[in-house]
Amino acid sequence: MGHSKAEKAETHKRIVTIASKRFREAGLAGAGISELMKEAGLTVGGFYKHFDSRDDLVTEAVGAAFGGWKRRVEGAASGGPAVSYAKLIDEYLNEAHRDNPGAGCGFSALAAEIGRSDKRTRALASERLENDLQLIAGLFAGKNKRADRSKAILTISSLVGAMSLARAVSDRELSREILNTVGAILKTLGYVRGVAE
Amino acid sequence: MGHSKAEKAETHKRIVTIASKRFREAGLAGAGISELMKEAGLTVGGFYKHFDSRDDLVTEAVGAAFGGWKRRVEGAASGGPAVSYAKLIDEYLNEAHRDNPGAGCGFSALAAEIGRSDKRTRALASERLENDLQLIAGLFAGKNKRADRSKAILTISSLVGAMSLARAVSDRELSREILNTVGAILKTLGYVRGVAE
DNA sequence: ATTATCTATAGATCTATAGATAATGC
DNA sequence: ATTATCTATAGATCTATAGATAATGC
Repeated sequence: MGHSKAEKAETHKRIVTIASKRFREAGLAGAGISELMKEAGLTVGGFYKHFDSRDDLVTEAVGAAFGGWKRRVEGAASGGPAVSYAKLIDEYLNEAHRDNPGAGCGFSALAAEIGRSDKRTRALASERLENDLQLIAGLFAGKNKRADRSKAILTISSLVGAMSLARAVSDRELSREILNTVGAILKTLGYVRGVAE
Repeated sequence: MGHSKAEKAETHKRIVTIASKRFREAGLAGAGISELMKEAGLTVGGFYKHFDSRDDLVTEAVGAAFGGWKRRVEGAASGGPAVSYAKLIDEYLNEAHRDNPGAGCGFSALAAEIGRSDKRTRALASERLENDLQLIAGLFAGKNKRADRSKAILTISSLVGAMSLARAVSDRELSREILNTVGAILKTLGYVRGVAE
């Protein structure tokens, strides 16, 4: 059977990772406990040794859903300015990301549902968003810190909105147009005077 | 009991209106048939004389969820340019809208879930979004039609993203900051040269 | 001895249907 | 005669718990 302390921690993490992926794909209500446990190679009965309730898993899984993009934003922040910003936009606004929400940004897949979740989950979203904002603001490295923060807020808002809409529409051409147009405009933000200044 | 043809049509519309509100508040999976029928003053058994399946109601309700903002965008479009654009932004990005998703924009409340819905529902979203884009592009009334359309795409994307994020975070100050900042930047879009041109 | 996992199941809820009832409309 | 609505319920599914089993770890 195998259930040492180390193995339990690994199992716990595996359940969270799978839930995080499935929730982004199917929504926070779209995957049941038995489905998730099955995908983790387990059965439903073991679930409650890992989590007090399903909501506890949701909170942890939402946190994990922010993980991938957290790493990418931090990666962009540790490179040079402007170029890293443009690269970040390109890495976000593309069809591969659109068609693979399970590995994508937690905000574009789950923002509305997080808004309906409990305080803990929304606090996680607050913390993650604030962190991303500061990292992205740093990418502009302009003289006007307030303008940089404003641009970061517009950036994340339009990235999340564009991705949500690109996924919502059935028209493939319109979907591509949204991704490309928002990407192109955002990239000018670092250079155009007068915006948010 | 009362069930003339006219009354049936009214009942049908009442169910859709209620579902449209409840779905925006609780998500497409967040309200069951019996709850919705009860709120309409009916019982669960009558549901299937109005809809072939729950999915049929979802499609109609999503269509109705676009109705309120459709009217508002059309209203702005029939007024003058620029001023109407700024007014539209203000009517969208405020705390009253944030705190009342049931009466608000269908995209900010449901975009991610529409992305997981059937083709019919996503076709509705396509049609509605394309229509909104054309109306908003018309508000700019610039010489460059392509730039106007680009600005319209950025506008809707950032409106939807900002509202979704403002609802997701628990930090009230951050939530307000998102609404105000995106609103302020968008309003400059009509005047700043170089953006999307 | 403790506990991570299993099988089995209780209890709640949800969609959809069956059959009865009471109104409309030819 | 038709049908919009009602009550009742079948069948599926979902969260959570109970009790058995087999491994870890003192």
